[in-house]
Amino acid sequence: MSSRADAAAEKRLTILNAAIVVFARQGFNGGRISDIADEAGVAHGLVYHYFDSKEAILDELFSQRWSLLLGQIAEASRLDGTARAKLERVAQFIVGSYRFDPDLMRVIIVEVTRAVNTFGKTHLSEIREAYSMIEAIVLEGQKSGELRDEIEAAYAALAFYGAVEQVLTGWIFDLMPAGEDDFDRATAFVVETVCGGLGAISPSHPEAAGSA
Amino acid sequence: MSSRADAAAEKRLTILNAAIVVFARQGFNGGRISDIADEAGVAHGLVYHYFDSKEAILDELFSQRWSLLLGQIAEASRLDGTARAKLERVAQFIVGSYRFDPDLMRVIIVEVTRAVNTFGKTHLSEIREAYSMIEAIVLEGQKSGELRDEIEAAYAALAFYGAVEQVLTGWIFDLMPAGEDDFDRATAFVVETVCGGLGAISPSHPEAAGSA
Amino acid sequence: MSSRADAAAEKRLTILNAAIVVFARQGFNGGRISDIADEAGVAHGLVYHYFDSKEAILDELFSQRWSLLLGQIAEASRLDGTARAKLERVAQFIVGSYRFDPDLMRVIIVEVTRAVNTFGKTHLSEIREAYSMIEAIVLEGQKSGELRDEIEAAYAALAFYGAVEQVLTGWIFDLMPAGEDDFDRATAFVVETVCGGLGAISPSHPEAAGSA
Amino acid sequence: MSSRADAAAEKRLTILNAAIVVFARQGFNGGRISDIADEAGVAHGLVYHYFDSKEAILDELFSQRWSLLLGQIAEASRLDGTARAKLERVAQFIVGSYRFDPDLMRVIIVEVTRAVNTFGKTHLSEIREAYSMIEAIVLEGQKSGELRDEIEAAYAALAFYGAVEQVLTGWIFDLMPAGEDDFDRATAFVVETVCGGLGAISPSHPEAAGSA
DNA sequence: TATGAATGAGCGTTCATTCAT
DNA sequence: GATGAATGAACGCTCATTCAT
Repeated sequence: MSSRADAAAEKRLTILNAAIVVFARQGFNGGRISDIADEAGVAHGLVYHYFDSKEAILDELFSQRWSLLLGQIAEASRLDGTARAKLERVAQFIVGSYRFDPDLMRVIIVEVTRAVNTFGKTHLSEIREAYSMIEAIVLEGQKSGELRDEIEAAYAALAFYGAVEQVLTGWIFDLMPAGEDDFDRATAFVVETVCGGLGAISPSHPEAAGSA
Repeated sequence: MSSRADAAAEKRLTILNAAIVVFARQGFNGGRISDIADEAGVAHGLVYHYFDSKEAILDELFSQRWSLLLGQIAEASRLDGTARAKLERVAQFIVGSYRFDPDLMRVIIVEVTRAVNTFGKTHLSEIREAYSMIEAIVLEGQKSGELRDEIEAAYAALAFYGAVEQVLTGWIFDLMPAGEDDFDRATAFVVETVCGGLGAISPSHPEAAGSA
Repeated sequence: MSSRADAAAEKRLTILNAAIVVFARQGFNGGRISDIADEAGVAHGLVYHYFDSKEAILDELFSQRWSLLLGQIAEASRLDGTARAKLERVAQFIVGSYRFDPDLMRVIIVEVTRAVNTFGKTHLSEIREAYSMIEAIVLEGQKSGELRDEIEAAYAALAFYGAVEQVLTGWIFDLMPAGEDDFDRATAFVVETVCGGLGAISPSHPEAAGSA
Repeated sequence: MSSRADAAAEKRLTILNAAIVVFARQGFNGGRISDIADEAGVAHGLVYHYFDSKEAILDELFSQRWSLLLGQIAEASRLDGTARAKLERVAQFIVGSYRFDPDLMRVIIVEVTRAVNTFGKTHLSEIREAYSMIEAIVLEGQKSGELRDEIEAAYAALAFYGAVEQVLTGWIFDLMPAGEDDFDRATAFVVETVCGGLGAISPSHPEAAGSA
């Protein structure tokens, strides 16, 4: 019955996955529809049977994954624990996404979240929502007294997300080892950096410098 | 005599500046040579008199600015002060670069430092050098006891750079206000976040939670 | 038993009628097989079960209707009346065809009788036959003395057919009102124009000018 | 000085003329940009240096020629002579256009004035203007008493234009000989048909039948 | 230097047609 | 009969680059 529909859905997925591979390897601009078709083992016309355009493929790739991220941040927000625990959870999900499918996260980071002239513009509201939710976590932490409120939450959110994404970028650029062990360590380091700080003394308390 | 050479150099600069505007506005892929020529007010054939290719323009744009950054990080490293002061100086330069020429920094960040499939690959060693120098600053701070050494310096460097770049991204995406006042505040916030931490208690010291 | 054959024939007709709608609305080139299938409410693969190709559909549409026209002209030729009566009958049939199914006549006129590079070429002999039969009517009228024989019959036939078709074109282009009343009036006008003339004095009889 | 501009304008013309040949031979849809480029002896990219699109070429081809026609009809309208003389002049110009450049007129007639779904729609106002001006000639003839006013001028105009265009169609379809002699004869026949009539007696005056 | 005409590789997209089910 | 997934030839258009002047 639904076997035909199933087969179709599966073929769609095959193409989507092929697109991930191709976009990760060649970028969105450098990846041709025919490359995707080749990677998927189908005629290139079929790509247009399932998708409206090359752009639509990337849009779907991004939106699917990003909505998971938004869901996870929302879930983290509802946690009972500390703000730090919530942020840690968010970082874990992002890093976990990379561990689970590095090519997809690579595509999302390289082609969307940083592509202000193209897809970043298209998905700005979705991207903004993630920042806002992280900001909300920070704000709540500040209200509860767990976090210092000298730092404006919006900037804290940017710094946090930027730090995490940069670690992924380090992996993507092959600047950092990306073995199984490294994922958790990296997550812990980044969270500790942003939450605990590197430990440097603020210039407003210069007397403390060097005495650490 | 040199007036001819000067005129030529000036025309070269005009084209370079036009390229900044065009690449910032339309991206590298979306910006045509003829757009650059139009923006510069010259025939588009002339662009090829001064530059070998479209890529060469971006290469030069990046390398010029990035070498300044490397110089500044090196200078910051040689400073007498704390690691934090050095990092602050680095952040100030990066933010200052954006303040001074937002379009150029936008191009560098969007089209190079995050473009793993294209220019990021080409300029990997230059990018890596910046991270390494920041890492060296952190390492030295750890050796001197100013910074905690639980956090691996390479990750700390990534986090620091990522946090700073993300603030710029916030401006680029128009997610954050970018008035004159905001630049210094943002710099202070980010440095304080990474160096001083948001203040969250590490789970390894749960007893401290809530007592902040 | 024949109910199955009937159902099939009916489906064929459905598709044919859908094709009329689609070709009328979008033209032959702009009308896709899938548009026809959508309009007919069937899967587009089914179209190829009933027809060999997109061209074959138009061919059939044209030939069916055109053979009716040829039959009517033949019948008009065999009439006892005047040449004018015969021509009037032909004009009435053509206009009646439009009144009866404007979309079909639109397709025939726009996509076939005027499409010298495509279907006009294919159906040239059928088209030519219509002209010939009209020419024969004129010739006979000339022989009987009813019509002036200064005008070569072949040109008269072209002029007659062209005048009638142009009125249809006026309706098709929405240049002229096409209410129920207009059909008969238009027919009468055109026939009167071609047969009776606008009344203008021939330059070979200039003395008559203005005295009409 | 202007030699470069002249050369460019000439090349533009070469392409325009090549397009006439190609569109006449293969139709607008069947004529590829590369065919035009081949015919013109240039690289196909150059076509886009001079024209925005394939459509733009046909638009220009049509508008240029059609504006000449409109000018001629206007001039004919201002003539001192009879309505018949004016119409004759119009017919002469149309036929002359064909004689002068049969391919161009073929393209205009086949691809524009009869192409309701495509270019006819685009140029409707220009086409309508021609009909209106012819209608005006007829109206004036009716007012002056030269022409019978039983026939609504708008229909008379359609009939006249349709008759003329159909003669061209006869040549285009190779249904009629198109030797040098034929052009003037055809013009005279058509004008005589529409103005003088085929001579058939109106059924409202049946007593006259057969007495011609 | 400077112009802009000229080139042509390259690619996204369309859609008639086929065919397995 | 009926479906719609699958194919692939075809084509319009773009644009970096070259080059004659």
